[in-house]
Amino acid sequence: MQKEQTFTIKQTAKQTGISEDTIRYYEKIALLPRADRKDNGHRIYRQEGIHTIQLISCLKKTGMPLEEMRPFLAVSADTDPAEYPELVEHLRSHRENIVSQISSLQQVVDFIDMKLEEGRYRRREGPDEVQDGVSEQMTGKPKSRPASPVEMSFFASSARAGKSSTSVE
Amino acid sequence: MQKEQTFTIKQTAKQTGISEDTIRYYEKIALLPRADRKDNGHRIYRQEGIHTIQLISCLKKTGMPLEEMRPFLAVSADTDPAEYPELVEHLRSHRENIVSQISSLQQVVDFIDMKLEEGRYRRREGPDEVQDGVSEQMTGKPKSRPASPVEMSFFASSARAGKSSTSVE
DNA sequence: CTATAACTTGGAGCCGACTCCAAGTCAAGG
DNA sequence: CCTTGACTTGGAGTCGGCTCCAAGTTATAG
Repeated sequence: MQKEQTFTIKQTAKQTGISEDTIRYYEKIALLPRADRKDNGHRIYRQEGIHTIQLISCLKKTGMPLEEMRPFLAVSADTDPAEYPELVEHLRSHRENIVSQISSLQQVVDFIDMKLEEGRYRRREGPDEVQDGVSEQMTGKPKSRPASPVEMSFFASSARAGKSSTSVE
Repeated sequence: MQKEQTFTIKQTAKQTGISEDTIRYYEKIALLPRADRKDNGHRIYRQEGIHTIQLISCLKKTGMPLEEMRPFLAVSADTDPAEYPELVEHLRSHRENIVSQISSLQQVVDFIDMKLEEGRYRRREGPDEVQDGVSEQMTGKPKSRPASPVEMSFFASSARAGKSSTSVE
């Protein structure tokens, strides 16, 4: 076997869906380690570097700001997280964020399903239970969601977060 | 019964978790309709307005840019979506986005779980059943996870999204 | 009567995350 | 030798989404 394949920045951009400019930018702000260069100064990437970029891309999708990614990247490939207790806390807390984000998203999906369902049978009043109509054609994902009174749960949820209601002073 | 309760912008901000400034900003860019004013010019909000703001807040959590929200807000409370076929398409396609976002997020959760699991045995002083504390109030979804080779699925996924691989020209 | 507080307005400023540009280097082709 | 193209660099510009500010209005309390 050979010396492990390498990629130009252009190929890397293509593979990761992150633009060349952006990759350079990430390197500039040291979110990515300085890539190795060829003799002519051109960057070269190998699989590991690509994985890192993909991790960034994935974390980005979770809405995480670049700055907050640094610790995650440190632990990226093969580090033992236990060596960085702070990091563990970080991971845990971001996990919570994500889980709650997922539920937020699920609410929106429910909301959309409700709306779509509504339109599907032409005019109909009241919150009738929605459910699968649409959801099966989607990703083979868990439909889970007990489809609660969507509209209510949807709108009620964040209200409580702000604490109070009586103390509207 | 009385004339339906109204709220000041401050109260509204508190309830929705969106700052007064931001609420005014949303009105400024016409993401929100111009709120009614009292005689002294102060904004007043009622339940429906608050719902709209909460919808924005929820959509924001899905990473949707404000501009893209406009159609959603149009259909917000009680419009029949069937009257706006374009909109239905929009809804459908955003639903796709969200579903795929959810799976992205789930991957990150898996990644984190994997990392945490790895470190779990080294060090233990924290509540290691932490996750449940939140998940019950969340989706109420069980761990469900198909527990695939996380690392692999994680890193392989987005590569596939870009289509690529063979066409690294 | 004055001060405090809760609002109003328009506009400026800020930050994160790119995105674009100019100027330069190097490698291969006609 | 000159051009083309893929890259390099540093730095400037852009855009979305706030966030802050100053100046002004009105309401209530001391």
